[in-house]
Amino acid sequence: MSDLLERLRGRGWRLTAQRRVVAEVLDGDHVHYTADEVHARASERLPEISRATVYNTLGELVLLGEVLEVSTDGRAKRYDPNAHHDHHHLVCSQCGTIRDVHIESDPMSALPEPERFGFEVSEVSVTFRGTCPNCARA
Amino acid sequence: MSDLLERLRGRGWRLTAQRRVVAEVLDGDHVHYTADEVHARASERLPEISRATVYNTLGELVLLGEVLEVSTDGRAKRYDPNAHHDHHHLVCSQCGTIRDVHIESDPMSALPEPERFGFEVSEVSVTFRGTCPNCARA
DNA sequence: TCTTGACTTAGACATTGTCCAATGTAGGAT
DNA sequence: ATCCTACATTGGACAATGTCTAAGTCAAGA
Repeated sequence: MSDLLERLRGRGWRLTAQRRVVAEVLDGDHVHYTADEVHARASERLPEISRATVYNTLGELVLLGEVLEVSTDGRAKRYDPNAHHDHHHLVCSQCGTIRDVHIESDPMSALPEPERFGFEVSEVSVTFRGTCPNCARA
Repeated sequence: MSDLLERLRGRGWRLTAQRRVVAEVLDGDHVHYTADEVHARASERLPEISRATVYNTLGELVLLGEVLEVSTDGRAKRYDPNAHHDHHHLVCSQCGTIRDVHIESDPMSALPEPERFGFEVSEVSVTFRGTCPNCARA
């Protein structure tokens, strides 16, 4: 993620303090924040940043393919900076935290032609649900 | 779905006009309405039914395992009455409609033990995304 | 350094969902 | 058949998440 800003600048992105802090917040291992969590953390470094800017920036990062949008539960969407590695998600049904996981087979090939109903299928995501060790203890 | 009401009565459900129309709306092939769509359709038969009741009833049907809650896009959740058959979903990225699909392999077995991170994994859902024939034409 | 179009802001608004106190009613008891 | 009462429904306030707009600000090229 460190060279993300360079890559984006190369694509004509205007580099602002706000965008920088949003990118910095997303940087990290296994981070899956909601938009408001990103806003809260960005505000620690740049107190006057507005919610609208965070939403805008996240939306742009998704469009640019740098970040994945994950909506697992009908609550707030979460943003996954690990967009360049093929992976899926393991979600705790109780607390909502997400882990990236890697699976052994290619799920796309599991959908036979007659089950595609004329769709142009372009993407597949596998979501495992369960209870995380933390919630299991409680 | 026709005997749904009987099954629920057997579980101590009090049978009201409101619950009946909600169940009737959900009855059908490949129906995946949002809560407000269910409310709109239920209102045609029972004009004074309230939104709260529709939400309550849908929530109960989910708890009872008669209906599946599907949240594919961070927009409104959709309700899938096909809960008794193992299936997955094919979603149109543009218009949001959902088809039930059946796949060839068991995705649960594709997640190796070390990738479970101590979770008690209980459920897996596979979501295919693409463009439906209708939207492709436009 | 100047200029300009892109970016940011605050807050109104929209959508989806939840909660609560007051009222109504299904179905067992009599 | 009627009554009782616990459970269900209602409407509207509220909450959470996300979108939009008009006005002000600023990054970066000339």
